[in-house]
Amino acid sequence: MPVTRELNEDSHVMLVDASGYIFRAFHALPPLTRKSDGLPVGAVSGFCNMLFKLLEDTKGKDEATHFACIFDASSKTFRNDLDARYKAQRPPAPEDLVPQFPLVRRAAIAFGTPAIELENYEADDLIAAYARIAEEKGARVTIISSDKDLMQLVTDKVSMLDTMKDRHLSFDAVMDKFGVAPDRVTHVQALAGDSVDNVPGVPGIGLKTAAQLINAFGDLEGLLKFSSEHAPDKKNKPHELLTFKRHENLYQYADDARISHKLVTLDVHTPVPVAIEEFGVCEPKLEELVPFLDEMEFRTITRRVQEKIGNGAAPTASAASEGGVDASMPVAASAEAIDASKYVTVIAPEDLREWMARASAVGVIGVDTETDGLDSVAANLVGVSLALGPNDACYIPLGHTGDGDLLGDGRPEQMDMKLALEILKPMLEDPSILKVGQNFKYDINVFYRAGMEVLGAPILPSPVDDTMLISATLEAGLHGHGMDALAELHFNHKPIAFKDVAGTGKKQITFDKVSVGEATKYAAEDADVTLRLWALLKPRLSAEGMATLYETIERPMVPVVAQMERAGIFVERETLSRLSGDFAQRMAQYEAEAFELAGREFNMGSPKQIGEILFGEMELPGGKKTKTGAWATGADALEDLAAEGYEFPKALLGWRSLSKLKSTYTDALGECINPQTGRVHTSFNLVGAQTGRLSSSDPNLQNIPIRTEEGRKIRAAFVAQEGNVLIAADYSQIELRLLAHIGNIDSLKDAFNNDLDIHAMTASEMFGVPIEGMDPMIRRKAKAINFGIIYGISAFGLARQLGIPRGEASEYIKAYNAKFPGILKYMDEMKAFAREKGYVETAFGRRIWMKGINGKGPERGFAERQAINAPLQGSAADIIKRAMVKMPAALEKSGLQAKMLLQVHDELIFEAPKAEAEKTIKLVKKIMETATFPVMDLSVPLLVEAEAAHSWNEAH
DNA sequence: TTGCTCACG
DNA sequence: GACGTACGTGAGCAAA
Repeated sequence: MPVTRELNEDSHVMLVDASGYIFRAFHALPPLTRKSDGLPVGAVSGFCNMLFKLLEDTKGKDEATHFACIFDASSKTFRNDLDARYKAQRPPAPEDLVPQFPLVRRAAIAFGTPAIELENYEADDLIAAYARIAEEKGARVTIISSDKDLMQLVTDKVSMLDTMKDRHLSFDAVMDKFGVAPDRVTHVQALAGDSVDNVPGVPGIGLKTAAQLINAFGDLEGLLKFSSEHAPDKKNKPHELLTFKRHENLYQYADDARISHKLVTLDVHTPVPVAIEEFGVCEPKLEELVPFLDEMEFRTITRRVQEKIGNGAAPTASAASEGGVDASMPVAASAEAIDASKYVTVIAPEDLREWMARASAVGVIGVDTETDGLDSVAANLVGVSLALGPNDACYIPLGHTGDGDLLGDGRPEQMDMKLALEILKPMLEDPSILKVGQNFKYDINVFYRAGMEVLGAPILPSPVDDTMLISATLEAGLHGHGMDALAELHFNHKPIAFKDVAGTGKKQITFDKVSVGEATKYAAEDADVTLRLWALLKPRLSAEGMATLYETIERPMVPVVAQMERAGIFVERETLSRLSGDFAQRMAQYEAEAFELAGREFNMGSPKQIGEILFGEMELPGGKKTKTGAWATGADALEDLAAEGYEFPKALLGWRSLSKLKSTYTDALGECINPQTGRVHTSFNLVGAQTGRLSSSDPNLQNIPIRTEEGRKIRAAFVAQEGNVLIAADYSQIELRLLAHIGNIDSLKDAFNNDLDIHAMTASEMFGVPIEGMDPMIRRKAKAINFGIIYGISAFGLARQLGIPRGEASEYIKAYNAKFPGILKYMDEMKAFAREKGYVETAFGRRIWMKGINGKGPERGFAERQAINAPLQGSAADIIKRAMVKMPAALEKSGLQAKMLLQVHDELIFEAPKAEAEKTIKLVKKIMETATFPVMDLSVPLLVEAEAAHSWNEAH
């Protein structure tokens, strides 16, 4: 603990700009994570080293008598009230830095130095106030910082020290940098402005000019006064430094300059929360310092601290063991076995508050919710589990309705939901506590709704990390990313299965009926495993070069897609049931016809029975078997037979298409309408496809019919609500465009750059026919080939697709490769890349791992085609994801109400007020077409076609 | 649970 | 010369 010590001429006060230091250290020092769990601690380590050095190295000469670390208390200060622009564009702190803020405060205290902060003021203001107080008492002051904003405080008594460059900054250094004495620095800054902090300044005036002007006019007011008393004049400059443009700007932006001056001037009259006399330096206490350093696993510092200060103090466990091993070792999973007996059930509010306090100290927490269903928009919160370290996990039952220690009303003992959420909400929304979940999108929506229902306001967890997403970013294609798969893979541990606590089949119960004891073991384990996975996987992102993809594309998708799921889309129930009736009637007709032709009744939906009738009883020609030996009765087989003139397969085909539409869409979709919102809320799986595409389920809204007349009627049931329109915006030919770009194929690039019909162009090149008046059949062939290319073409596949002999298909491919040699090169390159690395890459660095690329036989062929297709499909996925991530902010900035509802791989669906339709289309097109910027410039344009209409059918 | 079939990009 | 064969999904049904 610091001691009380009066100040006099012999005192030396050291004030550490701790907040400034943290940011600088974070970026300047190599990233460092705690070995046991991967907690990022680089800035904390740097801070500890600096403190230790300052306190030790100055001993004897220039020793500090008073010492304090000064922090920013909050991001909002009185300056924000002066000017809304101030620091407004500042990005949020990096995720890896966020958990370190509270740790650095603890570090300061552990070293026995006061950690000072004041709400509504920046650290700089407190430093200014303390420096002034010290100076008045005749003491010397050293400010530990390199921040130019503090240079205004420099006097003959006050200097600055940049510990990272080990450089003292005195009067002369300030003169060098600003060209004026320290007491005029703010005047120069007021004119020059500061783009980093969004201090406006005066346009056209930089540091150099500002210094000249201030030196010439003495101070800012003198300059502004002169400028306002003389009108800007092109011919007769009132002063040699006042060029016309400069003068005009000074004239026009005088107010900005004055506000800027207030913004950059530190408030030396800031009320100080602790008297400076309380900053008296004392020797750090080992019993406080070492446990902290130990907890951080800073072995080198711990050892040095003990050598310098300790002298005989008992070494601690970790410091005593392998000396010299530091926390910069590769992060390994905690060796501690998963032990469900360590988990606790939290019932008392004060216990939960204790967990919140610990979460704040640790900075990272594993979070998982339990609900009574699988639909995150409809499910009710049943409990929350938290984890702060290996086996250090708890479960908070909130909505259990049966079993357990029964209360009088039949419910088990548990915390009041409202009270619990009131305690949890600040932690979940605390920007300095990182929430780690597995598929956290689900939990976000559960918390959102629970907040709305119970507290009357949503709970919006932030910041969040998602272990499922991290795993998919690292190892797409190698394995699944569900918690059970990951736990087994990385920890060789099978978590308690849901069916073990809830049962299965008809006897399955919802989670609210599970006993609290069982629930604790199951739920706390999930949070525990999640946090362990995070500790293991998160550091690998940067180690393996995948951090950018994760941070800029994958992670930001979580809140965006969560919002889309909450929004849902309106579907007309009446339209669906009318179609159901219509389809049922016509199916009955087909059925009767089929029975008649078969001469008996059978199950129209049974491929087995159909096979028997077709090829057994009717003895139709050309029957083929599937790989399991059953008769193939798929659409292509039936179509072949129908083409030969047989009526029976025609009836089957007619029945099948209607049956599909009815069972999968018109019947099922109505059941999916949420009674509360009246809309259908799909679930988007962020790791659904290995290529980076999303998938959609419960219900799948990415496969709503469009290709047939009948199918489109279903699409017509997806409509905008009163006063709104649906907007469908889709990328035109995005994968072919990417092929042109990635494969660097000139003729394709030219075609896209000149906005040609790409399939007609292909046909023209291949078959030597003019584009004008082309036979549609020829164009169709070329189209099939173009698609075939994207899929890793084979003569067999193309032959089947086009219904032509294999020899002919083979000729086409030959002709294609002769005309577009670049494509063959691209395909060979992708195969070679995949063979060498085991994966292929998309335009934005996503990796898709290939199994079997170095194997033999069909497996290898499969992997090769995948290697050709995945970079194209995956790059398209990257691009639309980038557009989606940018979209909400872009809409808001334009003041548009539109909500993004659905994504269908190359298409985005929005709902917007009718009056804003045109503006929205314009913006959406722009964001989608420029989605690769500023990271990448494609050599072909991206074209987006967008339309607004009442229904999805009309809009597409 | 598996395989077949078929809806989408 | 034979092997399979266009890439990526999800859902409903039958059959085991």
